[in-house]
Amino acid sequence: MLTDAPPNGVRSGQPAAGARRATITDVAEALGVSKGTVSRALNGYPDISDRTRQRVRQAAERMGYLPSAQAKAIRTGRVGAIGLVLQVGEPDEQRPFLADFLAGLTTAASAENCSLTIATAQDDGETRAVLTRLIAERKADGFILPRTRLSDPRIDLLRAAGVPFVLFGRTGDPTGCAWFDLLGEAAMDEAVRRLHAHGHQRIGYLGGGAGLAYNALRLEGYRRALATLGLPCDPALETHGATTMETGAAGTARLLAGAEPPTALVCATDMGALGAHRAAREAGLMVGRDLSLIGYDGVPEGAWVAPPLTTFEVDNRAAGARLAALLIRRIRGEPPEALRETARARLCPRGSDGPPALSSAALARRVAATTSRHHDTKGGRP
Amino acid sequence: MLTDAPPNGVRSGQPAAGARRATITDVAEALGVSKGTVSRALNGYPDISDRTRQRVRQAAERMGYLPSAQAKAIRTGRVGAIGLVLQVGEPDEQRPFLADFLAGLTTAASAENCSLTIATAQDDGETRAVLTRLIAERKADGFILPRTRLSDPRIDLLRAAGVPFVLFGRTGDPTGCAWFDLLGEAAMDEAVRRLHAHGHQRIGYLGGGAGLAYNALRLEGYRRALATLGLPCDPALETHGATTMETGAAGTARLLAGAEPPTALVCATDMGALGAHRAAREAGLMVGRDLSLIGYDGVPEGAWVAPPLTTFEVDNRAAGARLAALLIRRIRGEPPEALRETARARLCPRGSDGPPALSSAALARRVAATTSRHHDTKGGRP
DNA sequence: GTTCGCACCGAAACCGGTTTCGGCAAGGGG
DNA sequence: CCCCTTGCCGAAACCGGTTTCGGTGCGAAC
Repeated sequence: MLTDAPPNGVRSGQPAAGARRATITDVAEALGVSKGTVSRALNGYPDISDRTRQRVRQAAERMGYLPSAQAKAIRTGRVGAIGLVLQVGEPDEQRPFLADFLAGLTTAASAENCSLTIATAQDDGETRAVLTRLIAERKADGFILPRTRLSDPRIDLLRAAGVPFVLFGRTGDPTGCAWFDLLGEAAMDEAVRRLHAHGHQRIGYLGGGAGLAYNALRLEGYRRALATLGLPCDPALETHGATTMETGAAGTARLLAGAEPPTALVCATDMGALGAHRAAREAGLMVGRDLSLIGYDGVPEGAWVAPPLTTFEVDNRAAGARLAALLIRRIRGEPPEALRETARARLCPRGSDGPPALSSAALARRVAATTSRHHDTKGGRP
Repeated sequence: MLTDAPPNGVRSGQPAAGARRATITDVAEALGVSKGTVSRALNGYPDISDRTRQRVRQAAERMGYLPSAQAKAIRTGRVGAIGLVLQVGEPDEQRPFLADFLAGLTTAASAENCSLTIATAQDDGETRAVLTRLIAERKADGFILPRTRLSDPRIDLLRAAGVPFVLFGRTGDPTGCAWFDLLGEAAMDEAVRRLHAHGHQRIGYLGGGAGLAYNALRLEGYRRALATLGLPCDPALETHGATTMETGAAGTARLLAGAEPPTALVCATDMGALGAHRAAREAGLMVGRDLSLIGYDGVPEGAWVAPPLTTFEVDNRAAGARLAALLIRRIRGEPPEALRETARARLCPRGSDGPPALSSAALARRVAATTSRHHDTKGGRP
């Protein structure tokens, strides 16, 4: 109805008008200079006198002026935000990981005046859809890709779209990829050596998610250590897909049921190791004596079981910080080949590993005895 | 050097140019209509014929056009993002909470075509600074405020700035506030009644963080239940500040050292309850018999201790979803008074509570005996 | 046969920044 | 004294959208 729009018109239904934020025009008018001068002064262009720059800086400070990220983005093409899309299908896998990781990401990002926009998806397809939407709407200048696969559709998508990204992990085809990763293979190697030093001869591997890059690397580290130490490398010592307690327990039961079961298990993930812990208990084995376990991740639950889990702690906060820093450099145009970093996870020795109390053969007999006894009494899981 | 700017100029140093995203101008030109027509057609204005609307929709779809959120924001004043600033000072307090909560927030938000920008801060001061920066840079249209205080500086700040917000929790002065909260007081009431039904007479309270709104409400629920049931309400039965295992254990030790110790404890937080669990064990008490415990939060660690912790599970995912929905309605202009929701936490009965095996007096004697014995042998904590 | 209203759409202003271009004044060299 | 830099800044274009305003064509009413 009102044809003459009132200046600074209060739009009805709008929540509490509040003090309108200062714009660059306000600052320019207050100083009697042009918008361009204010912009150049604040962005450090060389063709502004020091005196003017000072005046502009002070006025901006005094008026509480900060440039609108959107308005800036529309011209520069950069939003000042990094993106992260989380896959929350499996609740078990990344729980403790998150808070520290986010803290690392955001603090490092805000040091460069960047914010973090995050989204979630249930599955792979939705992840891709969310990524394309975020790119199209220009909600982020680049992305962090956690939980990389050996062959990862997200990477293909971002590569094709020409959007910067950094992997948390490695991948099959590294061309054009920047990454930060923890040397899981080095940890597995260290774990095998430690168990060997304890006196173990048959050391098994409880692997993680198939197709995920970390699992291939950790498996490789495990196998290479076996080879170096001259230990038997037997397919019957390996199982995969142990990413939760259930799958970890099942995998461990499989390994223990073999003719020559391992007396120690190197586990790719702590959740799998906790499953192994439970399976051992159910088989009447004493963890740390009858069966040694070494995990990887440093999940807090590991400290809760008895005996507590020997594991490799990863500093998720530091990882997040590095990733953010790398991504921002990538967005600024540095080539991906120069942006590849790795770090080592730190061994955290606790009670779940030690010298073997039983030989493999003796262990096999114990297991056989226990399980046959259980078969009569035990029904389905409650 | 090049004075004639090339169309679609490739900016050097820019990472992989990629296919330039389609803009509204591209769509308009492809159809031979004006930008305004495209905009109106896509945004559902009534003065566009159905035929034109269809043509525009299809062309946009075909060209993969999505309006840039920034460009849109500059005119409409709305970025299409909700903000969340997390305080990550104390790592213990909100760990498991996070992943589900974020999943709820983002899925509900993206249903309304909104994204989530998050930031972190170490302490209160930094939280305020981060908030003001996000507001000034217009990185979010409104904010979710978790872990509300009775008197909360963030609320004052947002109220003054006229920025929409929704509390996760309640607060002292509710004017202008919208919120979603779980009825902690109802849970505490239920816990007290349950313990009373078990036969407990002296029921204690292990409270959470001072100044936090939830603690006041839960304490109130506890006290009111005591009064209703005619149970003794004794200051010696209450302690506060038990938000971690350490503080929970210390508080429990204090309560147990009294002349008439409680035979059951209602705990405002699970982490505090887990500390009580440890303290009970260290005092030689059997949890669930000598000392009953009921927690609140449903942290996964509760299922790991023996006996497992009876607690109230909260659905953080649903909470996030409701909060996002409420905030978006708030941003769209609905009055805060209409945007207040609560839900109930669900009791999850496990093994840590039951009929009292000892009277309060007998418990006091047991505790006294154990601690005096311990005083000789026990040094500092390892 | 005008006139009016209505449905539909184009032109252009606008949002808040950045960036290009050009102009003015001061200073230095010939 | 003139010309050419150089330093500094204003004017205006531009980014990709939204929104206002006005105009056209058409059918109905007078």
